[in-house]
Amino acid sequence: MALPPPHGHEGADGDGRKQDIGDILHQIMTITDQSLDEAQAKKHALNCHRMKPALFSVLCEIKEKTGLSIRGAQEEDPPDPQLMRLDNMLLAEGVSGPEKGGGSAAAAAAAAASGGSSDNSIEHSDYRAKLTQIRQIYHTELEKYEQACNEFTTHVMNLLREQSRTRPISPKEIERMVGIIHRKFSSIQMQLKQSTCEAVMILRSRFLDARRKRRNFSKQATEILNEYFYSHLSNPYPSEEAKEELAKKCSITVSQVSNWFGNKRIRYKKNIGKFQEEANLYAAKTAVTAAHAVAAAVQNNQTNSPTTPNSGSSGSFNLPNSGDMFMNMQSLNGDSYQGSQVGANVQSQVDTLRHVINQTGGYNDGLGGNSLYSPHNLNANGGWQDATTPSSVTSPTEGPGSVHSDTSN
DNA sequence: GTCAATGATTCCGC
DNA sequence: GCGGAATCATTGAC
Repeated sequence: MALPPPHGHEGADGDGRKQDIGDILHQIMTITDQSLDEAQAKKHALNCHRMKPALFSVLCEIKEKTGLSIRGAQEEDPPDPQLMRLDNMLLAEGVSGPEKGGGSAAAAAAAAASGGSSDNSIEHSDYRAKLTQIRQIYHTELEKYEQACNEFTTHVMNLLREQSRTRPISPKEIERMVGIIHRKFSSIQMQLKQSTCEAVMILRSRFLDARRKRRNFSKQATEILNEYFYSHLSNPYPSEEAKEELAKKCSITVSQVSNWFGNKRIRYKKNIGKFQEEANLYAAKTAVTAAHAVAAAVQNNQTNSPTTPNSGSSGSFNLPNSGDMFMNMQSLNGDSYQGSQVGANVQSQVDTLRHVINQTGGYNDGLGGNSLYSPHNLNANGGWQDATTPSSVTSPTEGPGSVHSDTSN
């Protein structure tokens, strides 16, 4: 072992120094074999030994050299790409970083993807609540880890400082040890981040799956859609505006309306007989509504001016018995529909309505197969009648004579 | 658990 | 892009 000349002892006798170092080393080697009291006394004696600083320095240097060769490659690790990904994800999801509404952005994005229906608000708040929970857990755990890391580091540093009095531990080594501890704790942190990311992913997938789940429309929504369908049976293709209005009324999206009509058309066509009862039901309902509306219109007509055309709601399907309703009712009466006569005598229409209502009498009064809606709306080839057929004439509420093109596809 | 109903998705033709 | 048709997947009644 090539020992450099100890500081402050240059020029001292070489044999004497060797003897001193030999003594110290011997004492260090035998110190563990002695009793605690003896060891303490020896430790004290060693600390006070005049050669101690020199030997300590040398041993530190040797240790440093051997340590560097082993650990050198491990120092200054580049930032872990996986950790960076996790950090970025947590930041994007609003888990880490500043509080930004508990992932409201993610929820909003999901809402947009789902068509922007407001009925998702419950799910959104649920999602936000769960994300906030994850965020809280993450931060609590992170704090715990940091606190534990600091406590452990302090403890180890104190321990090393204490030990540095008796064994060669340089400040650099203490620093390195602190680095090791931090790395260990950051690997634990990475696990925490990974788990948090997984939790967020599961939450997201569940949220998205929930949106994909089929939910039956409300009874009211189905009623509205059915009313429209059966009152436009000759051409059940709602225009974009009508779809939007239906969507609004039913609290569903336009695409859901489209889906519903697509399914309905197919299923109706496939099994008209099965839907006959339903058709009659809605026919009766709409007929009653129409009767009320027309009666009101007549009253209005009489009180105002006998020549004033009845102008009801404009283009709205609020009163569903438009178009087909009249066509069917009139065909039931044996009357042929004349578009030019629409604006004729309102009272006669009321009479017709009353007649039909009486005739159907709740659509189950022994008329047997009689139906307000008959399959004749379908073409021989299975297609629906052209939208330009008289069936698309507007409802009485739109005012006699006005022509309403339901949906011309 | 079964089954019909029903909303959603996918494929295809126009 | 829209609609028809087939199909999937879920719901709700039994």
